[in-house]
Amino acid sequence: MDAVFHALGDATRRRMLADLANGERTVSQLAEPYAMSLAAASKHIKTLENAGLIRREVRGRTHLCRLDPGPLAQAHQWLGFYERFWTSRLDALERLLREEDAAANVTNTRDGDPR
Amino acid sequence: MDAVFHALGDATRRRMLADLANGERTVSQLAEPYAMSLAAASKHIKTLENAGLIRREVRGRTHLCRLDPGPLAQAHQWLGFYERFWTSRLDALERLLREEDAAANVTNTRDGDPR
DNA sequence: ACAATTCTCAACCAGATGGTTGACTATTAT
DNA sequence: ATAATAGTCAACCATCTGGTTGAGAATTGT
Repeated sequence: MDAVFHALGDATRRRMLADLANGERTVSQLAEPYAMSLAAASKHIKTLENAGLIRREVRGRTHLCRLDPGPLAQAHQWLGFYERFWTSRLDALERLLREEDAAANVTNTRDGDPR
Repeated sequence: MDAVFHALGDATRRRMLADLANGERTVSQLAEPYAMSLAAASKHIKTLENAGLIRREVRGRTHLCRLDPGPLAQAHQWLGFYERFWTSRLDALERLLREEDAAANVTNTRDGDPR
């Protein structure tokens, strides 16, 4: 999870993923849009690969990359936990109540502290 | 977006967010579970704040932190773009077709290259 | 056989990151 | 007034990050 979010925390790598959403790409194809050396782009690709976000198929001298959506799904699910904080008015009410609770607790004891 | 994903790419900060999902917390309360100095935890909190993930209300000498779900929603939405890659069988079929397309294109011209 | 293409690797560099400690400000309690 | 509490700030340090260049490996084209 660390590796996934870290990989996503770079615009270049996010654009590479977006590119891969349109189909397989070789390393050079992925690198082409960027004003950096091939070696630098290759490092980005390796970062994505280490995070499990892409898989690589070596075909002769070219490396074909494809998206692996698994970790993206995990990250999406992780963020989904917080969905209740931004969605409905009903949740806004719940949040309000919960926060009043929390405020009451904060002035006395921490949540979960033994009495 | 860079800042958001970067902030999420650290387990300590993710745990702090999870803590804040249960209600407001002061800086010391957020820092308490971790084996690091208060100053170090304070830096993490500032990182979260700079990413817009939390807001801070200074109340006397204590700083009360609350979750701001906005950026989380954005990140969730960004990931949602890739939902079709991991969800239904129907999408799996679409993906297959799209990838055959892509494969055909790759052997000839890049997507979007002028003819 | 030779040359060109694709890509990785290693060494190097500047700057960011995550941690420390010590000093400091501001508020609250005695 | 003094002391304790909550928190930041600045300096410092080791390590990671994102880029470079140069060399080399592996495959493909002539």
